[in-house]
Amino acid sequence: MFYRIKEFGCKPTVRIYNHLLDALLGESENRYHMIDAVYENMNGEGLEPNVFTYNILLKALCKNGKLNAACKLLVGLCGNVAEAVAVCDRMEKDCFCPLNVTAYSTLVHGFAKAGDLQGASEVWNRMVNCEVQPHVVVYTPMVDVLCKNSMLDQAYRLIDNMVADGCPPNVVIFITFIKGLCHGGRVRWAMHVVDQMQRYGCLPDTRTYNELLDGLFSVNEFRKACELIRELEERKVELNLVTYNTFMYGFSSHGKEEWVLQVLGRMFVNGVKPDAITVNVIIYAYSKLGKVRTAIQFLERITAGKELCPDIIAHTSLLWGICNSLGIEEAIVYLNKMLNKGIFPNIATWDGLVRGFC
DNA sequence: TTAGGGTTAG
Repeated sequence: MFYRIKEFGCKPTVRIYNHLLDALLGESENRYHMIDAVYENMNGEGLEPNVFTYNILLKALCKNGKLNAACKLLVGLCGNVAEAVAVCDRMEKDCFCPLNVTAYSTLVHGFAKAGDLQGASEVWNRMVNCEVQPHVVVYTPMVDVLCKNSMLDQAYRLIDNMVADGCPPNVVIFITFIKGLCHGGRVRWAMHVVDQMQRYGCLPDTRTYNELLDGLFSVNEFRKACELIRELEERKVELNLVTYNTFMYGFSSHGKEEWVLQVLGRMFVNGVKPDAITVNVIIYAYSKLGKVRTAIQFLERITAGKELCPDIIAHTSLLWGICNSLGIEEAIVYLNKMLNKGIFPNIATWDGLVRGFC
């Protein structure tokens, strides 16, 4: 590509190199060896990496779980033992850009995702000591990691202090907190927060209610979940694909499979198209109801439409249903059909089949 | 839109 740019008499810029780095690092396959070539090319052009280059690398390190390398980059203590660290070395030599709030938020997010409160706190403290002003994007992963470590009161206090710190909370940070509360079994508190967040000027949206709905089902509060849906419909709050999937999964996982099909009907009436998760929940519900023939027909219809491609989860549920309703011989026949179509079983599929034998 | 945060399934 760079040769083509030069053919037109143009010189690649740092911005173009950054785009290339971001693209290489965004791929699932490890492309660190190519990054070296990109760097050499940059140097050959007399271009210096900038703060964007630095943060693109940090993002990739965090995304790949190379938090130690990312931290070494942060404190300027790169070694040379791993490929990531080698890249850090290069960065340390070439780029003396001070870290900005984006870099810190990337790191805090990396630690939060791993549930590492100590790592996230160290980065946070470093940021504060370096007099970098945090904003809501850095606060959000801190709330997340506090919740993951069952420090719900501290998470709430952090949000509450944001206003005094001149950084008002937004809907995203409340969604993060509500999710943390629900995962911690504190669904009543989560409901209270949904009411309370409006005092901070944040209006609960569909994503907020989806989290709450998921939480209500997780503590078997079916009635409250139904009341919530009814209330949202009355208030004309948009119910999206995730809302319906959450609702259907909530019913199917608590033995109320007939209700799943009613919700599916409402979903179609409201013009919301199903996705792979919807298909899985429906197949699971039909299988649990013993309506295996209907499940097979449903799956065939979906496959014929070519809009959706049922995955191994849907097929595993169906196999499990066939085992229970039609017997293991029929399940083996279906398994062979799957294999012929190039759909290969995983450990959960075999687990279901083995149980069918017992 | 050159870099940073949030949702559902066996």
